[in-house]
Amino acid sequence: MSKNLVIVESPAKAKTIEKILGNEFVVESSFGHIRDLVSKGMGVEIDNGFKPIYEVSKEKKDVVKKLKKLAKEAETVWLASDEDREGEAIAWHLAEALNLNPATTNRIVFHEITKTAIQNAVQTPRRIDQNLVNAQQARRVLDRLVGFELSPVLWKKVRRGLSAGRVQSVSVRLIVEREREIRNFESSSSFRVVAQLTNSKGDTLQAELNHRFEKEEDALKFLEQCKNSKLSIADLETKPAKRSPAAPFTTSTLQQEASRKLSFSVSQTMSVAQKLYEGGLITYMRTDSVNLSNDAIEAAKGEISSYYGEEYSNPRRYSTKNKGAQEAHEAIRPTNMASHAAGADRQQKRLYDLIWKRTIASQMSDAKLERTTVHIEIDGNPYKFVAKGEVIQFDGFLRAYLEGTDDEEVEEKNILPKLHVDEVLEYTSISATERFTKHPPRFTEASLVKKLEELGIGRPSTYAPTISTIQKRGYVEKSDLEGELRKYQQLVLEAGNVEVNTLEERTGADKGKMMPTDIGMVVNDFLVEHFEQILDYNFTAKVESEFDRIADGSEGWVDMIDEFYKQFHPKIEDAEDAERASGERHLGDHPDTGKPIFAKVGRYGPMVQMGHVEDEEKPQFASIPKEMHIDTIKLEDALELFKLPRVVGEYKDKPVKAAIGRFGPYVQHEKIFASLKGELSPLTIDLETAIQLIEEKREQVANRNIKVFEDVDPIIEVLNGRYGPYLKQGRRNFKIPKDTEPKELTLEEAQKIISEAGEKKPKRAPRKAKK
DNA sequence: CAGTGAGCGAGCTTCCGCTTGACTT
Repeated sequence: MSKNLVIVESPAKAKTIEKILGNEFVVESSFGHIRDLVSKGMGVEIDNGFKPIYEVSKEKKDVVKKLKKLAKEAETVWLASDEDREGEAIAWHLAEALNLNPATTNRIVFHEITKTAIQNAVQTPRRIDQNLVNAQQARRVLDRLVGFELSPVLWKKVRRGLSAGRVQSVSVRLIVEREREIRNFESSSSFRVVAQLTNSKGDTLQAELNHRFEKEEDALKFLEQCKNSKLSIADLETKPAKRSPAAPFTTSTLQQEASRKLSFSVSQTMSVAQKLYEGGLITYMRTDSVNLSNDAIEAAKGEISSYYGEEYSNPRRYSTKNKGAQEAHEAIRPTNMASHAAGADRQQKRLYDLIWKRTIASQMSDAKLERTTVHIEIDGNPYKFVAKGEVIQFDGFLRAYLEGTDDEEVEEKNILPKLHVDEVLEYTSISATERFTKHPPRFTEASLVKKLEELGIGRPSTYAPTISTIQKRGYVEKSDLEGELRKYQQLVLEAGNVEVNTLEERTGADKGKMMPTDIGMVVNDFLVEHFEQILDYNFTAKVESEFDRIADGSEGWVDMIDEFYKQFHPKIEDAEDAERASGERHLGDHPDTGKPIFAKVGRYGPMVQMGHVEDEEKPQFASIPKEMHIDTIKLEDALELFKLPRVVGEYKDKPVKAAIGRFGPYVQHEKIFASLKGELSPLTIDLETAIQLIEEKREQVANRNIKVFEDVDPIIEVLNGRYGPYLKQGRRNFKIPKDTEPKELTLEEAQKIISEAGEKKPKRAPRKAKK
């Protein structure tokens, strides 16, 4: 039994701190928040001063029980959760749940895990800061009110199971608006002129014309003029320049770099980093701070001096540029700078390498460069060729690490030969190539995180979950666009002759980028129309400044929430009276019958509809396949869709049909349904491919069947599932206990499993709620 | 799961942030 109990948030941190504090202290972890608003219902008594109703979270019951026991036995309890709004709230919830007196309980903080920081903290305990706790309560209650009032409106107006919130809805908006920009983008082309030149000594250099020609004939005219023009150097300028290293990693910059350099997904980066953290190899990976501890700066200095040389060392402190940063932790860095490589597997090793290099580089000298710009005159022509060169005089931090870039086109910077003013140059070739303007890029997971951080939306612990939520809800999908071929012109002047070529390139191809779905767009438009305030990119920033006022005691949290709710809630009521949101678009009328055809999002997803619901003759419906969208589908596509289901052909004397069902496109033969993936469309699939898919599926199904009890009604099947064997009766599935061999299962045992599974009713198919 | 887009109308879905394992139909 120990006199002192210290409670921190993370178990890995607890272990480290326990070692530092010695045997007078027991250090335990709360595993993050232990209490939250009740999970069922609103959890806020709106009519009772917005009183929050908290409960110990289900998965934290055991943790709280254990901490309660230890707290009772200890003489002194030290609440050492993180030094930020959420950490303060965790301390307060702990005090409440463990029956500690908040007025006397010790609250300590350290934002780096070093011996000095921890010992200092224990010397200077304070009390729980109730203002900061209240700021957190305001944040929590606001998010619950927004999320749990908005989402039900969507269930009613769009589709069941949807969700909306302060963070996810703005994330979707960014992606939707970017996609619209891309769709509305009109590409224009111009001719970029590049010359390959030589001087009298035979040295070569490349230069670009300081003008782009809009018309091919002008480019041609220019090249014709160049045939006999003298090229000479008009001026030559050399300027010193420097480059400085990037700050050490935060969660968001780590996610961006790991995406650029290692092709890691945002969530993959976090789980690999978690492993490194648990192995004691790096500091905490969910942080918005670029700060390094004094110990770390010292260690980096020593490491750089001995490994690269003293002239490479330049200790620096960085400060955050992000307004919302709470900086409860250090930047992400190696715990031991002398360890140049670490990690249990290839992924861990690669991520560690990135972290080590970035940290070390941040403490190294600037790179010194020399940039040269040469202007080359064309006799009798107003335009000039420009050549740019860059020479590294001292590599500095570049020796360790260079930050990646999102730009697709990086300006080429070559090394120029020795040149002088008035020197005459000859061309070996001058080419004018048609180049097209590019639409803004789609977001990747990582570039979305970057944007969210800039807007102050979301926190290091939520970037990865947010990306997965908006995909799970079906608002956003990763793209897989093949693009198309485009012709472009290239004119080349060589040896006094101009040749004109038509070349081909692929354009519009995009893989793994974030694209909105039809549902995503419909939901977004509905939310933007009715809840402009919440969907505003600055909403989070605005409420954050209110939270700051609560934290410093100049505003009460209930007043703030009351103010907000007074104007938010009426909008909910307005939206509930609004039309159903479907994104309906009139495509045109049927050429024969004249019936109107619409595209919209229905209960089961995007669809086309022919005729009106009120009409005497009922309307016809058809699902829209993934490759088409409600806001781009054409009338003739829609007419094709009404021809589904389509008989592809005959196989074993039975028809093979193709159609689009509730779960997407499929082909069917007797009782076998095989879904269509990728480029396959029910409109175009051929019999051979369809049969192949059906046979594959038939084999899969056969392999899944272990045993069937046909004597009972309904029959019981023993199947092999993704997670092992299970029982199936009717629409219900039952887990088979681990100690049972599925092949030897008897009917009696199977029935016992089913009856023991309880009286839970099978889930019903969703039914539409009428407005 | 499966070819619809009604209605009967119970009970259900949902937020953001803080932490790790548990363990899936």
